Amino acid sequence: MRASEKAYRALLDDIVNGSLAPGTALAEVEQSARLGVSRTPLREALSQLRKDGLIEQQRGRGLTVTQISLDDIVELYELRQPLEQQAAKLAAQRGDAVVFSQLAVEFRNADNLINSGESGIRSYYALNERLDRAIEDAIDSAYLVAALKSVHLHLARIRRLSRGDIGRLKQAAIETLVIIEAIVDHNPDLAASATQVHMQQSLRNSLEAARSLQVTQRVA
Amino acid sequence: MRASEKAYRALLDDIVNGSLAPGTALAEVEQSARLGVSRTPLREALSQLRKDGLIEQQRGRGLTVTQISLDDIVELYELRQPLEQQAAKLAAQRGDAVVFSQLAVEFRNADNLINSGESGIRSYYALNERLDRAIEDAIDSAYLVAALKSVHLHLARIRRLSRGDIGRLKQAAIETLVIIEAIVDHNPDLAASATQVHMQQSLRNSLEAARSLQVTQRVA
DNA sequence: CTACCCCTCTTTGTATACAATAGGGGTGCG
DNA sequence: CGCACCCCTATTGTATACAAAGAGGGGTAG
Repeated sequence: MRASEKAYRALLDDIVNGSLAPGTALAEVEQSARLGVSRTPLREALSQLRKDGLIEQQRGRGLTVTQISLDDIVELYELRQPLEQQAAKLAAQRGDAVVFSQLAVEFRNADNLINSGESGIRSYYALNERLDRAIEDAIDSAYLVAALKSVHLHLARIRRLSRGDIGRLKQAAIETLVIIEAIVDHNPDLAASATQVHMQQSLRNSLEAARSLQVTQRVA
Repeated sequence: MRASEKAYRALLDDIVNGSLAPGTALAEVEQSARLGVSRTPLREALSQLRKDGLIEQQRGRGLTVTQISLDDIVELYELRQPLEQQAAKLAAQRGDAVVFSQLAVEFRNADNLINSGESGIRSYYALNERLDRAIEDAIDSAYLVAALKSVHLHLARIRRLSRGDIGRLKQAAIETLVIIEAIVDHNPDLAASATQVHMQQSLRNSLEAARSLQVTQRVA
């Protein structure tokens, strides 16, 4: 693997999973030493991350990991909502019913998964990722897929905040199942509406989780 | 200005205005010589452009300027449509009526502008850009704005195809005016519907323009 | 005592040299 | 005669050396 790609993936991972906390300054020499690559590929990785909106030039302090404020979450959903809605709509028009039927079966079993501890929850997250993949596959629209991926990147950071909210996970699974069934039925309008519902609930939940975290610490 | 930024802007401009035609291979040494920067900042520029989707790694030929097929245009609008709709909706909710009233006045005069030759058409394009800026300003949502900017970048390339279609420009001005008036009236639903109409018409027109060009040459 | 300026040191930005890899062409063998 | 393999070359990827810009600290002057 190219050193620049290695550095990019490593930094991306560190930022998304939080080991590089928001506000952390990223000095080039320090990071290139840590990741075992020279400054040239590291700088390429940093420039990519800046385009992704995960780091930003902070006046005076060089590059820092971007903060996530409550406003940011709202703004992210102002983009996410129309994108997911469009994606669901197109998936309902073009998706393979067999593929989504299978996913529906798995989502009907989500409760059991969520109840079976840490590993089950990981499986549930993996299932969600497979759904996202299936939707991206179905819509077959490069620009939309790229935009969605970018949103999901930022979303992954936010999700850390509400980790472990079992009740919300179960509710989300039910909401998602409605969307999937609409896709199976090739019903774009229903898919869009169900997505809107899901987005509304997710946003509300994310905000609550972030707010309660903010009491004890910086929002993240 | 930093050399990397200079290179980025120069290449961006060359790609958007077509002097670097789709399919053109971009060798690093060649381009760095042409732009008067060393390979290091040039590579940074190239990596940005790749993230923008304007160039891509072509198996065997290195980096090349991306093609724009008819399918690409359709796919771009599958992203553009929901984004512009959301933007119009939010602008209608949050926009400053005074700002958009002024823009409405100018758009009511668009016909005259479009009729007054090349310079008038340039003014009309500039007016459209001011509208985009006003909308971005009004929605005040970083993620959505970033996504919109990316779409507009690709759109600028496509617009070259339909350059000079006076009739379409006039029709587009009328459609746009409806959107602006909805924003002034703080009517999000109407703004969204008017945007959908505008998108539909724009897509149809772009496809026609691209198709007719395709008869004589590669689509672009 | 405070405020401003200059110097230095750190950090980023750029150039160049070096390494590795992938393609094309030529030659040799089947 | 055709195919395949190997070598050479062109081009990309990486490291390092060098330049410039900026921030922090210390000193001096008001």
